[in-house]
Amino acid sequence: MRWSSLLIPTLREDPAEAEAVSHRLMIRSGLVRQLAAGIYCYLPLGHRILDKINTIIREEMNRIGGQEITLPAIHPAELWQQTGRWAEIGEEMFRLKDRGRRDMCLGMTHEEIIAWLAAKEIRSYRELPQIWYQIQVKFRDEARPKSGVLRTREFLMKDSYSLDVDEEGLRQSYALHKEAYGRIFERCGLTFYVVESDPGMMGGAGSHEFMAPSPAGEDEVALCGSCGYAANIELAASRPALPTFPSWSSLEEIPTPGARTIEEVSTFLQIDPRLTLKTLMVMTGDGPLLCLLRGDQQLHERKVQHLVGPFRPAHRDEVKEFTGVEVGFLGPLNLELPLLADEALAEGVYVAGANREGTHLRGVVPGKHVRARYADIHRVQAGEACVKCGGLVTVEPVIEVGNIFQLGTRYSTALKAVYLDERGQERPIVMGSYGIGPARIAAAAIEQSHDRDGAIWPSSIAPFQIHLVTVNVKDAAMRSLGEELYRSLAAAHVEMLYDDRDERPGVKFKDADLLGIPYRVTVGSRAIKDGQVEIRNRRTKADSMVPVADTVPHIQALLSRTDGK
RNA sequence: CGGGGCGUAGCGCAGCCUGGUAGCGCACUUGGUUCGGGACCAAGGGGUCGCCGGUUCAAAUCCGGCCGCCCCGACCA
Repeated sequence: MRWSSLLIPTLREDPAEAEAVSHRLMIRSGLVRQLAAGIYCYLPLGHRILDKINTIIREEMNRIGGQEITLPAIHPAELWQQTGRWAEIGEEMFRLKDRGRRDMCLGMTHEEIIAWLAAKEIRSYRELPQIWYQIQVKFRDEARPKSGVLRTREFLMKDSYSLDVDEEGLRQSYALHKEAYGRIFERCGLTFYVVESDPGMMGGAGSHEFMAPSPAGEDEVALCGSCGYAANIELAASRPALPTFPSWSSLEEIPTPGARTIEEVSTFLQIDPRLTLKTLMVMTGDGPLLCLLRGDQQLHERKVQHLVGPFRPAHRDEVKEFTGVEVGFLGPLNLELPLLADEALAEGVYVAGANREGTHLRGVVPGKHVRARYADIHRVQAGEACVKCGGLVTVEPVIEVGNIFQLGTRYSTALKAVYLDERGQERPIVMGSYGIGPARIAAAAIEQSHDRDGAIWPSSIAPFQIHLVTVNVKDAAMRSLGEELYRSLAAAHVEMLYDDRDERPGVKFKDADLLGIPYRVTVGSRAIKDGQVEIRNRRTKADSMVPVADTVPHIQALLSRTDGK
């Protein structure tokens, strides 16, 4: 296609509002434009990229027996009320009323609709299993949209749902999706991890996430280099290495004037922060709770929430009210409050707050002095030991590009999606749900593959394969040679962007680097003089000169070699 | 929702503190020169200074309210 007739509004300068690399480059290379916070237009080039990604997704979904459907974006409230999510979900759901004052919402996901459809259409075990998928816009009124298309309020999502007769069937459908997802991200040219994830409010048994490592990612995963253990930080477990414990044999009060934070206390006492114990007060539904952690560890709020339900950190004056102590000198001894201790504290001897201003207590042995419930409530930090094999754990920021959930029967039961088994018994359909964010794949691809000049697209999802550039269209010979190449490449079905604009060469080359199409074919003075065109690899920046007459077969060979990657 | 920043031409910014003529670079239009890494010369077009109100003879500038966008945090199916 000719650049001169396309909308490709490249920008010379970085847009002020864009921070993340993918955000900056997607705007600069004319892929997207922002309409409002978290709401984006996809321009022709961005659209082509999404199209490429969606085609790969379709091929792999169809391959595991998925059937593409299209579901409504506007849902009646009743369905969501029946599964309880109408009330469960807060402001993140876009809600509206129709002219009859009926409550409606914009779909954030489609479990309810699928279960409704299954309830209507599935009667017998003979009709199962099924895999239904769609590539559709979803709406979530995110509290904080960010990083360009990485976190938006309206976004394209491939969501599929499996319907099975039992848990065993679900496991098979789940395994099929896991494989299909691996192939999809592989084909899109992404580096990714498959990690254990927290099923969260989806409910259900098991779940995994597909994570593309990138500094722009909002999630973190813990990875073990030895055994391959990989989990979202939201549920990852680790064993912190134990320090060498001193022989503090008895409890001893020591003055620590003004030393409130772990850093201040350990500096003041000249000890390893790992020999301190910190006491954090949180307010649960049942009142105050003290959480005990080793000084160098961080409280993992989600783990605590799993154990005690919703809670919030206590305010300064609440700590004073319930303990009579100033924040900074709180400790686990001699308080009539429930205690939740991190399991790392089961061993060792520590310095803890003495519940008296300006004083700490040395020689606290939690196992002996403290009656607490022990659990894993710390956040995994890099360098700790893997719970499976003892290997070293690393922590990395990642972009979540896909997730798979074993839902079970929550939605089918609520919406009466049932079938009759071989014995004529009515049973709930067992469901799974599986999502992929195509825009996140695009953004992750840029995050993982770019240089200072622009994007470097994997050819499988590049908007075009070849970027044909005529250096000077005012030069008649050059122009006609460019046109001739354009025609013959087009006739050979090479997917190509032809920069036929009347621009100076520098502008065209900068734009070509910015767009990041895998190969640039340049028709310049050398093509006229020596009959050679230049083919440049965007990634390696290596040039090769090819006789004009050989250009088409040469390019065809080049593209077939990189096909599918 | 808490904290911070920003809103002036299509884009990037200055002007605001200390009130009085709205400015620069890029982009755009026309003419000319130039043509392998974001050219040059000349002449142009384009802005209710986010919105509403207040103070003042006079507001982009000072004051109040609101809206929008970005970043950090909280939240996140």
